[in-house]
Amino acid sequence: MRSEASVLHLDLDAFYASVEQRDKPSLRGKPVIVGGTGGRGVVATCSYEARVFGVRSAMSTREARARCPHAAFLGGRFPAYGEASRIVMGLLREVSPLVEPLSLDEAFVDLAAGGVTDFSLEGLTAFGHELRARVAEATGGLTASVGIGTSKFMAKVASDLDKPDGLVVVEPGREQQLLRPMSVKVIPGVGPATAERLRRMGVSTVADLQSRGEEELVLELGQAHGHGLWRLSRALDDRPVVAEREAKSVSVEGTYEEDLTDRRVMEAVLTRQASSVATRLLKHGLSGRTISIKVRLHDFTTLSRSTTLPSPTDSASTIARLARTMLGDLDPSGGVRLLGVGVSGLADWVQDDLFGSVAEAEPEEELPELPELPSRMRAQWWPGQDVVHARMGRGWVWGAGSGVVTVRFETAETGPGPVRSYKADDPELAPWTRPTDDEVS
DNA sequence: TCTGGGGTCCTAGGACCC
DNA sequence: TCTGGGGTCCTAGGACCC
Repeated sequence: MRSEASVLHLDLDAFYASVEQRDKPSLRGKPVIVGGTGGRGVVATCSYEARVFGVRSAMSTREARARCPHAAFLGGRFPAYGEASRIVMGLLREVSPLVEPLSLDEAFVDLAAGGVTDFSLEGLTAFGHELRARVAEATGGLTASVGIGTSKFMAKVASDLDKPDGLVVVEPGREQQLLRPMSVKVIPGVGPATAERLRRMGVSTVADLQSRGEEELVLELGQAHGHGLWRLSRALDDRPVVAEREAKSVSVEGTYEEDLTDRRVMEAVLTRQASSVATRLLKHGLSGRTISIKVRLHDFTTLSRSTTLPSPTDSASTIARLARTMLGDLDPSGGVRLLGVGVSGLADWVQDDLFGSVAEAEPEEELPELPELPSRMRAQWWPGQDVVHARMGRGWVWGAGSGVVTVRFETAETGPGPVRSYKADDPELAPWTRPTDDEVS
């Protein structure tokens, strides 16, 4: 908690639905519901006109149709949302370099790290109004709710107080007074399960929570959660605004209109999902050691299985093979409504100056010289993939890209090593050969 | 015919090592 | 021959967030 209200939270109102209304005037003033439109879809966002009928985010589309049959039901145009989001995040970065996006429509901004110097109530209020006006102008009329406070927690609570199209500044020292009468559900991390446990303890407001000792909360809710709630109930929040957070996992999942019962179909689904995960890993220059599958049965019980490899992969075929093998451990014969594939334990490997995770763990390790490598290795172009796998001795080299081949050298002895990029027509790559059939498995 | 998709973080238990 | 902790890694599941 800071002595000045220098953390800002901005939240675009009913974001997806507002973009639709902006782009299609006939939808303005009408209930608009964006989300899954199939039999098992849920509402992602709905316009305020739809909320009047009791439609809410995460409600099943079936129920939303029952409550508001005359609404426009839309599947969503994510490129348009992404573009609007980029514009807004760009505006925020003009305010301060420390911008932490939470999703397409939400971000924290550290005002103290930027150009703002007047943290008086009047100064911040004027600043907030101006920022909202800039957002509306730059996005063709999208409105945002803004909260400003002494911490992330307070800024977020504040932005929720006057939605939509609102601005609330919580002055330093007024946090307790504001929070005490509120439901414990305002605290991030208190969802339905925690709220119910707290209710059984006789805790429903923040003031109730403040009356409980830290030990009691830790005993009831676990170390991290209990300690965290004890602090947040007192508005104690030191979490910094963090601009660049690295991805920790990449996953793809899908819920099917009808339960899958044929194992061969499930394997085909996993294979396709593995490809899609691999494509995204490649696009972002990532690879990961842990491959997971997620299986949701007809009765909604959710199972997961994972396997950790000795070194990271971005290979669609490797991910797919492991995913199918893990499915073999499970009994999905009663029907499966959801299947998913994910990769975690990610390591960067595209930037020239980066080393792999194993090398990072043991920085002293001597790594082989790269320039002489190409003449000594053989490359494998995996069928249908813009990916190169090359083998050298007992080691492996990965590469990928369009027009550029990026290679990471690794041997069993040294682990992941340095990375180098070549143009696809670089003569250094000439010695590489296409794989023979027995090398592609 | 209730209940998406993409994530993050935490916990608990077991293996394994010192 | 029996009894330790501590630390790390891995797996499975669950809560939560937008």
